[in-house]
Amino acid sequence: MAVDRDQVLRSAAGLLTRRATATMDEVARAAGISRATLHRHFAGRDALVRALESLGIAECEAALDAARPHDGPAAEALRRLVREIEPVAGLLAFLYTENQLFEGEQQNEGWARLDARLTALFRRGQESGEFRIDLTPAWLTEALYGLLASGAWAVTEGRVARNDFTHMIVELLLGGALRRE
Amino acid sequence: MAVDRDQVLRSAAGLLTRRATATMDEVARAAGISRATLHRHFAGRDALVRALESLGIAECEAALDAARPHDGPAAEALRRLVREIEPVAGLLAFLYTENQLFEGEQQNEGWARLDARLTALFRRGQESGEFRIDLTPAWLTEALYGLLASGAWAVTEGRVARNDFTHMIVELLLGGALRRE
DNA sequence: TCCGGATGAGACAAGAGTGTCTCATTCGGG
DNA sequence: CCCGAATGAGACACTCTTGTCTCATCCGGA
Repeated sequence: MAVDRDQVLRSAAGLLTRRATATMDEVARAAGISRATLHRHFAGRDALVRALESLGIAECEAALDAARPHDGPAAEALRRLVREIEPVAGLLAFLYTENQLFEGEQQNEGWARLDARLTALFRRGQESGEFRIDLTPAWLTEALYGLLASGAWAVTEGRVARNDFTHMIVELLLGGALRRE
Repeated sequence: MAVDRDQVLRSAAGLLTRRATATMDEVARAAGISRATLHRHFAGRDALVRALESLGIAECEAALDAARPHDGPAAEALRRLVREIEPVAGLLAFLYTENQLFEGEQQNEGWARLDARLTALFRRGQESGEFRIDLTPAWLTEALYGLLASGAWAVTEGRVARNDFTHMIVELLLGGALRRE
């Protein structure tokens, strides 16, 4: 009857995405297991969050792979990326705020890898002349994270339709609010 | 020797902006007072956060007033707004994530007021033909919050220069990443 | 059927924060 | 100088959560 660790992890991701302060007990109940069993899979809350971090990073990297960031116009690659990353946005939002707590402690090097790949995508767009150069790749990366988190929350709170998620984020990030002539 | 409550509040804002999980004891020390005195001013942590919420809302509204959101082009008004709101961005970022915790409980109606005013600004921009209409005012408002929070964190972590804060946010929000022809 | 691993339920201690209280001290105004 | 209000320091109980442990039960495979 061995509990599927990955399934527990995804259940935890779903709950913590909605309520970042959920208890280990609540996480366990959400997964349909007991707190004892949860502890048998994850040494503690910290380990659970770390596992979620690894999961989130892995899924983001998978999304990045699927988006083929080196193919075609950078804008199209970004569009594909956001579409691919949408299912992870909630988890990403959770980790994004949770990361504020990991002050200085050992950061998962996956974030650096992810940052580097995203930054590279934006830089490619700049070098190809698609993107403007007065917004640094680092800021565009940061802004992407922020917009993904905002978008995820806006969707869960009903302020934005789930179907519009990708469009809203990509259009704002690429084109901004100003109307084109 | 009556402690200046407002000064304590601002000190707490500064600390909690950096470390959202700071204890009441740390908040007190940061303000240069004892925990007992802190408790004499704010009934508890919850009351403190509520007070910070009110402070943040008040400062945002003051920034909104100072930005004269009804004057001139909406884009210029938005530019003025971000410039005015910059000093509050850190506090706003703290409250933005803290708000995730106030699930369903009584929300400070100030947020609704603020949302309404921001939404109105974006709507005005749409109606004047400045802003595109496929991005809803609600989403633009949400995105503004998100970018302000991202910007504040990016600055505190040194990924973006403080002087670029306003430019990065406004330019991205208005013009997007795509290079204009 | 029997056995062993996995699970659930619950008890338990420990730690962190919090809220409250007391008491001595200090500061400032009258 | 004196008094009262404000403060600081610390003790204390309480709550919440966590991490650990035990024991009974359950389930599937041999």
